[in-house]
Amino acid sequence: MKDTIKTIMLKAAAVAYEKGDLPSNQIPVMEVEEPRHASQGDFSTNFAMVSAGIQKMAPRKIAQNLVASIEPSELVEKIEIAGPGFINFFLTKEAWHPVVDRILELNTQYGSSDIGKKQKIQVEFVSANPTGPLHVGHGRGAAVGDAVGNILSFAGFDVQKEYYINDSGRQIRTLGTSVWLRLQQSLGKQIDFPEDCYKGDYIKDLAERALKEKGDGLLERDEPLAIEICAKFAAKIILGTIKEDLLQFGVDFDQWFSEQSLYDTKRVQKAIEDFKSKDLIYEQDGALWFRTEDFGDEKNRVVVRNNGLTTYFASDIAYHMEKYERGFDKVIDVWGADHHGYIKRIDASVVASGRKSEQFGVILVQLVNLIRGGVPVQMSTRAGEFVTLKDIVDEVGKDAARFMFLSRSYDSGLDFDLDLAKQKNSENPVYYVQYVHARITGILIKATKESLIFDIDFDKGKHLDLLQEKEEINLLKIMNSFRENVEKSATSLHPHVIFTYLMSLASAFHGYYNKHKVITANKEQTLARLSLVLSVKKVIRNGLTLLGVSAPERM
RNA sequence: GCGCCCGUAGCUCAGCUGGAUAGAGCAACGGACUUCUAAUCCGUAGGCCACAGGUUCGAAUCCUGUCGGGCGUACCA
Repeated sequence: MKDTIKTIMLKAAAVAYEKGDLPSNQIPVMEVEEPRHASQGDFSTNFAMVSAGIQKMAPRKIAQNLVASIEPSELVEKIEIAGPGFINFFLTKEAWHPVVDRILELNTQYGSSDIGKKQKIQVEFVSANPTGPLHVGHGRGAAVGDAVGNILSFAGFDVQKEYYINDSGRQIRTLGTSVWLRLQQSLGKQIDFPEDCYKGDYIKDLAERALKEKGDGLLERDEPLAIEICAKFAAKIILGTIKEDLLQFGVDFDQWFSEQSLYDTKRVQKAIEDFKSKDLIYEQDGALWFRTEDFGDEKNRVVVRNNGLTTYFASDIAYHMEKYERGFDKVIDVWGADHHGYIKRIDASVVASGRKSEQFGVILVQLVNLIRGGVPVQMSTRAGEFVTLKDIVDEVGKDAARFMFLSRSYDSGLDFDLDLAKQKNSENPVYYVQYVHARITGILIKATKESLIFDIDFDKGKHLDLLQEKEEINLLKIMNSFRENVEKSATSLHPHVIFTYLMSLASAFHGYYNKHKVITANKEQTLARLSLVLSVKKVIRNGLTLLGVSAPERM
C-alpha cells in the first residue's frame, strides 16, 4: 500500500517537472507513514518537505504543484496538504478490501518477506553450561533467540539455530568434583564441601545415580580419573535435562555444537597459531595474549595462561572462526547482559580473522526479576536456590511464559509476575490474544452449524464491498501492516515488535466483536464478515507462531 | 574511574533509522451479557517524555554533559 503511494508520488513529480511546475527532476528519499491521527489521512508523505532543498521552493508550494499533478485514482478519496507541507492521502474503503484476499490466499505465508534475500544467518542462544538446570534468565534468552530466529526466517533469511555446549574446561571439572564429593559424603565420609563447588540438591541426585550406574568400578579409580568420569557422566545427564526442558518450552535447535570438539579437531590450536603467525598473539609473563586493543578493546586478553591452560576466550575465537567457515553471512549471539564486557573481545577476534564487524551481532538480554505476591523472588545461583525454567513452565505454562518473556524489549529489565502469568483474563496478554483466535473459531463453528456455510475455509474473500464499518476498515489497516511489522522486527532484531502488533490487532478485534455481529440475517454480509474474521484468525495465528506461542481453537 | 543498558501517566511499559495534537495495559471512577465465549468491550480521569545545553524548518527520538537505577570491568567461566 505504501509502495502504491510512492508510485503515485513519483509519477506526479515527473508530470509536474514536465509541466514546469518543478524546477528539478531529482527525487529525494521520501517517507510514507501512517499518521497518528485519522484527521491526517491514512498515509502521509514528507516528499514536499524533503524536496525543499533540491527544488529551492517552499514545501507547501511544492506540495501544491505535486498534488495538482496526481492522477485521479479510485483508491484515493481525497488528498490534503497540511502542516509544514505533509501530503495526506485519504483512501476509499474499497482500497482496503483486497487485504482479505491476500491473507486468505497466502495463508501461513501472509506477512512473510524476502528482505533477507536468503542470506545465511546463525542465531546462537541459551548455550548454558551443562553444570545445572536452566533458570529463568536462560528462559528469556531462549524465548528471544527462538523468536528472533523464527522472525528472521519469515523475513527471508536462511536461519540456523544453534546451542553451544561448554563441555570442556574448569566448570565441567568443578561439576565432576562436586558430584564426586557428594558421592563420598553419601558413603559416610566426612568431607568439607568446598565453597566453589555446585551446591544444588541436583548434585546429590547425580551422585546417587553415578554410584548406582558406575558402581564399584568408579570407586576403585584414582581420584582424578574418578572425578573426570563423574564430570562426563553428570554433564551428559544435565545436558539431556536441558534439552528436555527446552523442548517443553517449545525450543528446538538445528545444531548442538560441542566446545570439546574444537579441541578434538585441533581448531583451537590452529586458531592460536594462525593469530600468532600474524603477530596478533604475543607472549608475555609466560602467557599468550591476543592484541584485542588493536581492535578497540580496553586491554589485551589472555588466551593461554602461564600454566599452559587455554582460557574460554581461546575456544570462543576458534568457535567464531568456525562459524564463518560454515558459510554464515552473519552470526548473532544471544547473551545475558552480564556478559556485555565480552562483546569487544569477540568482535575483535571476528575482525582479526578477516570478517567485517557488521557480520557479527550480539543481542544482550537484560535480567529477569521474578515477582510473586508483589515482591521479588530471591534467588542465589551459588547457594543453589533458584527458580528453574522448568518450574516456571510447569507453573504458568509454555505459552504464558514465552509471551511474557517477549512482551518487553530485551533492552530493559523484565519483571515477570508469576501471579499475572497465571491469570486467565485480559490482564494476562497471552489470553487476550489467544482468545481472539478461539473466539473466531467459535464464530466459524457456529456459522457452519446455523447458516449452513460448510466450506468455511475460504481462499478468497466474499462480498468484501459490504465491509463498510469503521471497525472493519480499522482491522483491514492493521492486518495490512503485518508484513511491515515483521520486517521491522527482523531488521531491528526485536521480537517484542510482534508482541505489540498482536496486542493492537487483538484489541481492534475485541472492539469489533463487541459492537457488531458477524452472523446476521443478511447472508451476503455474513459471508463478508466471515471472510474478515477468518483473515484476522490467520494473522493472529501467524504472529503467535513467530513467537512460539500456540493459537488455540478453544479456551 | 571506565564501559554497556535503562530513566515516558500513580505502577508496568510501547513509541526512539527525527515529523503534525506523546500511546496502551494495570490501578481509580462510571457504564455494557435473555446475544457468535464478559478470558470481552465502551467512557472519564491521569504527562516540564529525569535535568541542562546543542544540531534541525521540526527532537521523547540524534549529539554532549549532569543526576538517578541496573550490570560489567581477572592469566574466572
